[in-house]
Amino acid sequence: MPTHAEETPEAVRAGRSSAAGSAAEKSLRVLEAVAAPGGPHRLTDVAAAAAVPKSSTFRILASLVDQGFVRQEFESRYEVGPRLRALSALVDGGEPAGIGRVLGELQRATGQTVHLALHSGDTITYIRKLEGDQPFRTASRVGMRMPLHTTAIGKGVLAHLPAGEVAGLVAATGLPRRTPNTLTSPQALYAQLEAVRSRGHALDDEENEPTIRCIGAAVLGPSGRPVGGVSVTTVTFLVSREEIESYAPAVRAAAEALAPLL
Amino acid sequence: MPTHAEETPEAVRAGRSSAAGSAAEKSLRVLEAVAAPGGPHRLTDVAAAAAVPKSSTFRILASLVDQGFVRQEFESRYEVGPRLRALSALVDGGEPAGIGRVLGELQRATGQTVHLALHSGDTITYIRKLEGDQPFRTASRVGMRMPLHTTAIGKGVLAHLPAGEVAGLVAATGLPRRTPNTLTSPQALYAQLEAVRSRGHALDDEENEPTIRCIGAAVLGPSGRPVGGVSVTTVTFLVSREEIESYAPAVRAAAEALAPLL
DNA sequence: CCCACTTGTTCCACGTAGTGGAACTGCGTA
DNA sequence: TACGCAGTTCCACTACGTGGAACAAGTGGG
Repeated sequence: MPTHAEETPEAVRAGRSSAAGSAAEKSLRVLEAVAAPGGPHRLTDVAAAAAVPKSSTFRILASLVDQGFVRQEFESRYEVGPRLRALSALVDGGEPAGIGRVLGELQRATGQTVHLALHSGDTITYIRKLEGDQPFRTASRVGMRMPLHTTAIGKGVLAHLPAGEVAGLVAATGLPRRTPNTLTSPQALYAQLEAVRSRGHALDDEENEPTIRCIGAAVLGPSGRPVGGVSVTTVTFLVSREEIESYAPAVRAAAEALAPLL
Repeated sequence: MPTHAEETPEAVRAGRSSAAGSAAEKSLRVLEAVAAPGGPHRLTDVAAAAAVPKSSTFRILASLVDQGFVRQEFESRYEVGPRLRALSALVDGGEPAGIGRVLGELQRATGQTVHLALHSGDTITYIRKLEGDQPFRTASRVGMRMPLHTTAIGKGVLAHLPAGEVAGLVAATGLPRRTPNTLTSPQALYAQLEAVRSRGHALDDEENEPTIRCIGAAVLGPSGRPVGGVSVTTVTFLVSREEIESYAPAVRAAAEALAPLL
C-alpha cells in the first residue's frame, strides 16, 4: 500500500467508452500513467493504471523511452522524460494569457485559495492553483485528481453533464465516502445537482476533506459541455457557510470569463 | 507567410532516425505539432510539421480530438485539448521541486534572465524562464524552440553530443544565419565546441539575436548524454563579454545541480 | 532452505488496425 | 473559366501491434 490513496483505478473510461482502444490511444494512456503523481512508477503499476496488458505496456514503454517521452530510472522505474517535459512547457507556455489574469482577480477578490481544474472521465485534475493570503496551505496540488461528487468543481461539472452520463458515472464508480458529509446516495446527489444548475454554482461543505469548504462553478466549452471548473477554497473555522456564498458572483463571473479560454 | 518563423520543419529526426515510425509515434508527433506556438493550426501545417501524410494526420487528429487531447476550433483548426492540458499540469505539477530553487538561485546570483531548455532533435525548447531584475523583457517564451548552433544552451548540448550525431545534424539542417555573428561554417562551430567542452560552458555572443549575449552550460543525463541546458541571458549594452564570463561558475554549478533533477 | 508468489522480460502466431496514394469536393483566386 | 490548394473520403495491402503463455530473476515466509 505505498503511494498515494487518491489514485483511482480509472479503468472505466467515461461515457460511451470505445473500450480497449488502439495503439496510439494506449500509448497515451500509458503516458498519463507515467506522469501520474507519486514518483517513478513500476511497470506493473503503469499497466494497471493505464488498463493495458503488461506485455503491451512493456513494449509501449520501451518505445516511449527511446523517443524520449519517458525516462527509465534504474531498472524498470519509469518517469516522465525530457520530451514530455518540453511538450508540457509548450502547452502551458502557449496558454491563453487571460487564464492567469482571471484566476488572479478571483484570488485577489476573495483572498482565498483558487483552483482551476479540468474534467476528464470520472475525475477532475487540478491544472492551476493560486494560494490564498492565509498563511496555511491546503493539501491540494497541481496535477492531483479528485472525485466528481465530493468537490465543488466536480459537482459543477456533473450538473452540466447529460443525465445519462451522470448516471453512468455513478453506476461505474459509486459514490465513495470521503468524509461524514460526503453525498453517498444518488438521490441526494441528483437533488443537489438540480440546485447547482439553478444557482449556477456548487458548494463543497466538508464533503471532500474535513474543515475544507469550497465554492465552485463549471466552465462550459463551446458546445455547452463542461470542460472543467473554478473554485474558491476556504477553511471552515475562518469562513462560514454564509460568507462563502458571498463569493458566488465572483466565482460565476470567473467561470464565464474562462469559458472562451479553455 | 503567416505564423512565426522559428518553426523549423523538424522533419529530420535526430541520430539514428528510425524514419517514419509507427502509430503511436506519429500520434505523438502530431500532438507536438498541435501544441506548437502560433495559435490554432491548420491540418496541412500540422501534417507538415509532424512529417506525417495528410490523410494519416487527418485520421490521427480525429482520434485525438475525441479522446480530448486535441480540440478543434471552427472547421479544421486544431488546438491543444483539455486532456493534454491536464497531462501538462500533471507533468510540471510533479516536477522535482529542486528545479525551481536552482534556477531561482542562479537568477538571484546574477540578476539576469535565466533559461532552462531541453534538447530534442535539432532544436532546444525553453521549458522555464525567470525574468531578470532589469525592466525590459527578452523576446523568448516558454515553449519556444531555438536552433542549436546559435544559442549558448544549444552549443553546450552540441559539445556533449557524439561527434557523429553533430555532423548528422549539421548536414541535415545546415547552419542557418540568424545574425552577423552566427557561426555558419562547420569548422568554426567544431572549433568552438572543442573550447566549450574544455571550459564547461558556452557563449552566445549575439549569434542568435542582436544585442543579446548569453552564457550557458549543458545539463547531462545519467548516461552522460546532454538532455538540455541552463543559460543566463543579458543585453550587450549592460553586460560586457568579460562580465558575462564571470557568471560561468554559477552557470556550471546550476547545470550540475540540475543533472539529477531533469 | 525451499517453495510460492510477484515482477520484469521474451516469444510468437494471428488478424486487425493503421497506412498513404489517389480520387473527390468546394472554395478562393489569377 | 480554369487552376490550385485545403479538407475529406475511399480502399486494398500488409506491417504492426496484440496479448496469452512461458521464462527468468528476485523476495519473503514458513
